[in-house]
Amino acid sequence: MAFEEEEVLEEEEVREYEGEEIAEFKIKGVISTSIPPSIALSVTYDGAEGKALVKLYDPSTDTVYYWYDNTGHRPYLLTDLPPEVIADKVPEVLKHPGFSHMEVVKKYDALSNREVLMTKIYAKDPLSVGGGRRSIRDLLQKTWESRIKYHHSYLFDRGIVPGMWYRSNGAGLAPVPIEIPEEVKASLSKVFSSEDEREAAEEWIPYFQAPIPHIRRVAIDIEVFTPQENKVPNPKDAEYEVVSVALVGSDGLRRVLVLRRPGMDIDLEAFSDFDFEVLFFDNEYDLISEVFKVITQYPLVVSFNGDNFDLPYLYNRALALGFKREEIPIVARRDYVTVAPGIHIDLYKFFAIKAIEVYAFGGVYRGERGLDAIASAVLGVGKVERQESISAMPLDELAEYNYRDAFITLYFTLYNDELVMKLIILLSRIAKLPPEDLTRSQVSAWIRNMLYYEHRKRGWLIPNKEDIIASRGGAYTKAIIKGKKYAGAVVLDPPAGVFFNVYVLDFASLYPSVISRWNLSYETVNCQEKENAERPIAELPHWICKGRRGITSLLVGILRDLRVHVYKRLAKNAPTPQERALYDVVQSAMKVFINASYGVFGAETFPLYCPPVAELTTALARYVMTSTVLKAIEVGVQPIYGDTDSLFLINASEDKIKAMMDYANSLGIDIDLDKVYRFVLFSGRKKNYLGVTADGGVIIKGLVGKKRNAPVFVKELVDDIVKELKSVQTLDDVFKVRDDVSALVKEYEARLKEHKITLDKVAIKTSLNKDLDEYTKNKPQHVKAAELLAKYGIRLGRGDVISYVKTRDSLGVKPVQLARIDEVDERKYLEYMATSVEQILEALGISMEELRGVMKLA
DNA sequence: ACCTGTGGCGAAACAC
DNA sequence: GTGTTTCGCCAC
Repeated sequence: MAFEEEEVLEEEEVREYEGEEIAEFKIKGVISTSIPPSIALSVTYDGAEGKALVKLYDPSTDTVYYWYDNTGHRPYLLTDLPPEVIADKVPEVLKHPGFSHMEVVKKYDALSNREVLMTKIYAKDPLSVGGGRRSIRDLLQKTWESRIKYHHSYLFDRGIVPGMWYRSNGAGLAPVPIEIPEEVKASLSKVFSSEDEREAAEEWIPYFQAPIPHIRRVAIDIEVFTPQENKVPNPKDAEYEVVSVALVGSDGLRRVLVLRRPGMDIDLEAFSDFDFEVLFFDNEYDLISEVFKVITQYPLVVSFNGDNFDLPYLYNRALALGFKREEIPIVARRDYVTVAPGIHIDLYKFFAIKAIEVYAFGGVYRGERGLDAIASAVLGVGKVERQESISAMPLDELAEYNYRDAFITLYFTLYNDELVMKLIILLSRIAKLPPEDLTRSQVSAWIRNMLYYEHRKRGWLIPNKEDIIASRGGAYTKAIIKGKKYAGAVVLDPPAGVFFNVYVLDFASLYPSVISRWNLSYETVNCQEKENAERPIAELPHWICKGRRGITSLLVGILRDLRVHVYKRLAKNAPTPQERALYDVVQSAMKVFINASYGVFGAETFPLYCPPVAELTTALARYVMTSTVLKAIEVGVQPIYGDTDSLFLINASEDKIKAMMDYANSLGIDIDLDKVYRFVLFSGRKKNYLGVTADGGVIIKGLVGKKRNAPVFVKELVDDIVKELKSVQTLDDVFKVRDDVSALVKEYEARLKEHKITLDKVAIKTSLNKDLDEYTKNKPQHVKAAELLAKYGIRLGRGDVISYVKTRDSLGVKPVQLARIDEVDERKYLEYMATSVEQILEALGISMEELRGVMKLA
């Protein structure tokens, strides 16, 4: 980790580092103090050298450079203990072999809003003295419990931002100036009224405007001999042969390296029409040697699950075959595996990031983890079908299979004009995290790093979590849901029924807007200068500082304003399609940070955890919502439903909507007309409705028949019903459609009763969110089914999806693989159908009993 | 090993 | 039998 002190220099890691990393860098990398304009790919601490190492890439000459930090940075820690006290009370610190020197520095402490004097204790090279700074900290903590108040990065006070452009200027790395388009400059003064905001926004602009170069890259995928089908070889032991390695590069490289094995004939004819080249090797050593040669020629290596399988397997296999460590361009880090001279991105980990899944890909591969499933969902291409095990596959089929996987992996980074790579670079710049770290950490780590960077840039102390809680307090409200920490959003109770001509208003980025508008930040909330503060809302006892702008409020506000008023516009109006596409990536990268900015303050694991901030955010949002509801009634529109930041209105008109917008503006929040529905069906439940828009689009929310775990035949029934509903234009049509819907339901019921249905249509797919033995409080059905499956050697665990059917036996379930259609408990399925259909029927004014009654008569 | 939040629905399991 | 808890999935 580049900028995160706590992440670096754990004792185990120190030992791992010793000696190995540098040797190969010296062979493969271009170590230089003369750097042409290049983008920073990674910033790490090089333990053996005791220096910062920046990997840079110059796309114009296609060269990777290593630049070592020679500016005298040394690991340090900050304490509020004065030097003379340390010397007097803890003299061991001065005698510690890792101790270098100490000095007194002035820092701004946002929590107390004053300058404080801190002692900066420098350590020598941490490796040569066994832990250095870390062991000094332990020493201090042992003697002076919890006196180490504030932690700090030892690498840079002002970091080199990954993804940005630098060149050497004699003294060190200097940023390459970025050209800012006139229209962007001009819009800044319009968007930001205060000087502070405008200045801060100006500093952000280069991160969004700096060019994103094409980074040449290679995707790698390996296939390993497996004596038993379904058993993944352990990369630690690496006991079986690497039989095939596919390397597919963005520069046109399409190569599969195949190992000749006894008993495996090579049918040259079969290889002749492949669109990739195949190289045969007589021994594994040469094959792997060739793989390493290729890896070292690229600034970027991409893989799918390379952290946990491909790269460690290659590394350990190479060791076993007699390679020396310094001949292997693969480096194990504490949390991941990287390469030399470039960097390694594991797309498996990237796609597992929740924020990426939700915001970047709209949830299209939700819950899926495999290459095949994600590729089908995102790219629309799947893997090559495979009948035999890797070990038994004819070599031509093996090569084809292997090639496809590597090709898909590369294609993830290339499709849609390199969307994924551009997104990664932009997210890196915003978070100040190198791509290798960014693609492996969740959004809270991104925001943490971004905020830490902003603190360091300003010379602020980074507060400890305990200090924030101690001075700002905890939550005041009680959550509705048991086990939650504070009250959240309001949800209006909708009436059941069909409503025509429904207008939906939407508060734009409500929570971020609240944070920005009310100056919410851990240091401004419940500050010490109570006389210069005000209580924003009677419901809560919290007060907010008036005299200074909160750092999180400022940042969230700037990002939101830049996104809405600059980059969303550019994404629509920029002159060329390429520019528009790029600006669209920019605005979606910003969205990820903006949307996650509220939640982190309510997360105990977040280092700037501050319950009053989270609680004020939701409380003020509730106020915005409820007062707007009252306003609606006042202007004569009827709010029928609303959830958190949306409001469904009937009897609306343009001037009434305008009045609503004016009101929201007076609160300092933007409100947009999000949708106009031709009609909406409300089942009477919250978070549960079906709407058809003016242009015939269908929007379904929360209906059980639409959920991922609904049996296919229920989904099909709901789809059929929806098709009927689409034709509805008037209230009369509703009555007509009722009969059709009833008929459909009866038809499906009959099909189920007569077993005219296949097993896969009644299968329920549910994911296991824990390993089987972790379900201790109760044993849900899908867990029972998974246990049955385990008896047959199919072991499922966290993240896997189990497919099961409900049966009439005492256990009540069977995995779909073990069940027969005549065992199915049709009663349960009729119930399932009933609840799904009810949510639509009740809106139409029919009850399920009525429908059943009709059926009996018929 | 994992790390953004709370509110809401429905099924089943569990506690009494 | 009823009421409560747990779990998965969803809305925002």
